[in-house]
Amino acid sequence: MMKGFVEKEADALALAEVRDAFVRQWGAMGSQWGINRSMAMIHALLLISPKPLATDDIMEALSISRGNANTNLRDLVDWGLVMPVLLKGDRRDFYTAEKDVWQIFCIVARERKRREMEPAQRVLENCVERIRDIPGDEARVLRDQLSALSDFVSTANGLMDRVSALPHGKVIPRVLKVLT
Amino acid sequence: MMKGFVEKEADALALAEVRDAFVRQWGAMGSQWGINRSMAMIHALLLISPKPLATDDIMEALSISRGNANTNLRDLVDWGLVMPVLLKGDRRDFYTAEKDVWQIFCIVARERKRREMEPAQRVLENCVERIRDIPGDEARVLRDQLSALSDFVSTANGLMDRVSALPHGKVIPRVLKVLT
DNA sequence: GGAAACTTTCAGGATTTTCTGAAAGTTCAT
DNA sequence: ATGAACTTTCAGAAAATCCTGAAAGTTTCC
Repeated sequence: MMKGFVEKEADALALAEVRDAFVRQWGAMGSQWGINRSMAMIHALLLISPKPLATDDIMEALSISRGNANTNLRDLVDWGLVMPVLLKGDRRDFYTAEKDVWQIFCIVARERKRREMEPAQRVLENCVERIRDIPGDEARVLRDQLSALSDFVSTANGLMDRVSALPHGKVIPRVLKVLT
Repeated sequence: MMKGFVEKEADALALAEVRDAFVRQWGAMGSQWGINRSMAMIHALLLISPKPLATDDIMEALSISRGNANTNLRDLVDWGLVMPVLLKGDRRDFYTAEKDVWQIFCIVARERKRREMEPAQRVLENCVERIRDIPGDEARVLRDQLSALSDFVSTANGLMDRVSALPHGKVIPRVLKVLT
């Protein structure tokens, strides 16, 4: 049974609405993630775009400036969440997003580790080092507290490294065992 | 062998410097964590303070205003990272921090899940729901992509819940098994 | 009741982060 | 070498976030 023009149009409209809602809501959420709105929106847009988009497409779809689009695309490419692609017959750069969920997770985890865990580890190790040879009860208490923190962060970092080194399929079954 | 006054003073000074460095650096790091500087500094200060502190102690130690101290203390108490304590013979509120590293981890994880994962899950589920009955190839592709994301986030959320329900000692050994 | 001691709130100021738009920089075909 | 097409940069505008200080609100004790 063929759908008429009107029904097809309605479906296309509903689809566009969902796309749009996803991009906007994902963008709004970016704030909570320490990722700025534009970057999150560009990522969302590329994530659900069936084909690569040029900078101008993105600018238009999201109503953002060229500078903004360019900067955030560069950051996304640096992270590895987005890849530039060359389309034949077009001089412009096109961009496409990594679609595999496990890959995305690993990239985000790696970036967060770099920005959040490693600085913490350095601060803690530096403090533990500086306090090592100071005698007295107060110093000992402080040393113990900072060492506990430091050890925990180190362990967590090592753990994260190993988890993201695992290939996609192996992780879910293994983690399920952990939480018997 | 008794240390002289001069040596003891030097030790005390070095200790104070480490404390101070820790508080300031932890505060600076807070930014990367989506936690504001004052909140991170107050937390750091209480974390290494051997005894509970009053609002005025905190204001003075960190050179911040009363309003700022009060607001951020309230948030820390809401999170459960800091507890108010009543000291006998003093009408003021004193505050002390949760010192157990595993507890701190669980609290932070719970809060991040609430602020970052659960909104994401809601957005995704909402989009998947809205697209469910739209026919066509494009809709199917979008549905598949969003479902993959949605499933991953759900699984991760469930996982996090179970991990933080585990008692301190059990986690490290178990996770070590995961990364054989 | 009322005054002292302490806490909370919040409007406006300060700071940090993000965005824009236009100018400068590239690259490529001719 | 020139110019058209495209990309990058960056100074200043806009927006979001955070902090202050003083006033209003509580609680406690006499």
